[in-house]
Amino acid sequence: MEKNLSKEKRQERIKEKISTNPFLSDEQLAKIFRVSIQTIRLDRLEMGIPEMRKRVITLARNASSKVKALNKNEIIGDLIDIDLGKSGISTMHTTKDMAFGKNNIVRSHYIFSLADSLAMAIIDSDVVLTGIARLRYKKPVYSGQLLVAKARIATKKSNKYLVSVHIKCNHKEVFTAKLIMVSLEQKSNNSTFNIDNQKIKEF
Amino acid sequence: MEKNLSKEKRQERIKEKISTNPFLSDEQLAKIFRVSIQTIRLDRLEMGIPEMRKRVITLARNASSKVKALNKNEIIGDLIDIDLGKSGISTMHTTKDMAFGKNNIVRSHYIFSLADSLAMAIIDSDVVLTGIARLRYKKPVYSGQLLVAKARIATKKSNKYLVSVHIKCNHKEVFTAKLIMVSLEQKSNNSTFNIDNQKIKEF
DNA sequence: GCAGCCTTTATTAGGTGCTATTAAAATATT
DNA sequence: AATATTTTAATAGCACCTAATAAAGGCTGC
Repeated sequence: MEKNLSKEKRQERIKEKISTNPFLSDEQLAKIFRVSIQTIRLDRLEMGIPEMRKRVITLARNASSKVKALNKNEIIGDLIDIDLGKSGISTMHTTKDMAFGKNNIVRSHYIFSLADSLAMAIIDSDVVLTGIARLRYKKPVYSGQLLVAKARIATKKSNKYLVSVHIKCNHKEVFTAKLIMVSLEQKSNNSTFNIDNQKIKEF
Repeated sequence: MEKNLSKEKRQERIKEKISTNPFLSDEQLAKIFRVSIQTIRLDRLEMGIPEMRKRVITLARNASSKVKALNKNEIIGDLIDIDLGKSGISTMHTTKDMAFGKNNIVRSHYIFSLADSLAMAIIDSDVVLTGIARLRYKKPVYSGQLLVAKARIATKKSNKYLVSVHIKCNHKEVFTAKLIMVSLEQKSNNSTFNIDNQKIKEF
């Protein structure tokens, strides 16, 4: 595949190869670069790259902890302040993997998630679902920026809450939403669950 | 740790142990269950559980492909049919990790994502952003169910599209939305980007 | 030319975590 | 007691490595 590279260049390419495919064994790398296994091992040693099996283990560990974190976090973003039943503030650091590759604009559903789960969090009830939502994306958010979401319960009627959420980025409003959240306490039963086609007032 | 279990119970427990911690080697398992390594290996053989190193490799592979898929897939769900500039259909298999642990109800933002990215997909433009959205969650969706989303461009005014999306589950409508999508073609420039506070008609 | 250097390759011993096979104990069942 | 099941042991071999030692090859400067 690749051959007659200087030591320096080879080590560079090995680094690249391994980062794109961490499952490559020394033997495979040796074939790719047309050098002996020992050379590859010397290179790894010099660069401090661990053996394939250890690389795979760290990969798997990181990955499984990531998945767990995603599942554990019933709330998206970090709850900063909460006044249960009234209002709350949460933040989210936007990252590259939340955005479109080509323009780094954060995908809308991440912003919605932040608003939606904050709205859920401030309601003092075990089971809360989103009923109706009106979202307004005002400005594009670029990955890397910090979002600050503020939510407030505007009105409450029986088991329905109208929550308004404002999300800011650098002190500029980038998103607002009004959400009707429905709390499903012990009283309500699932078979007859049905959200009224009620209109949102004052929107 | 655990001892004097019947073969059947031990195998059950081994399965559990491995699923919670796939990094356990046969030696470690042997110590935990106070049996010989050979017994553990026989158990794995009978249950068809691969060796630790192979488990770790599949873990790492799945994990890295998951991350890549999430990043690569600009669209959430599977596009089934598309009539660019007019309409489209996509589906999504809901899984446990999309739902709340306690009641298996799929979180609202996954449903929104399906609708939003389908709306984005049917618009014949490179850069499309969500402007305003009205969402109506009609029935809770439980993990494991298949969602079918249909979207249609209702009206188009210059670079703004009104898209209606209907999501069904078992032929019952569980979600509807109207989205105003904004296409940012070469003409528009980012520094002056600003979505009008325009109202959605016929909602 | 060749001594001194870096680079590359080879060799050997050892380690981990396994598979696969054969066989012998230990325990349970009839 | 005879038979069957379960458990353990022992052995050979494999993939993929570390660690250490040594030798071969190439380049540089004197």
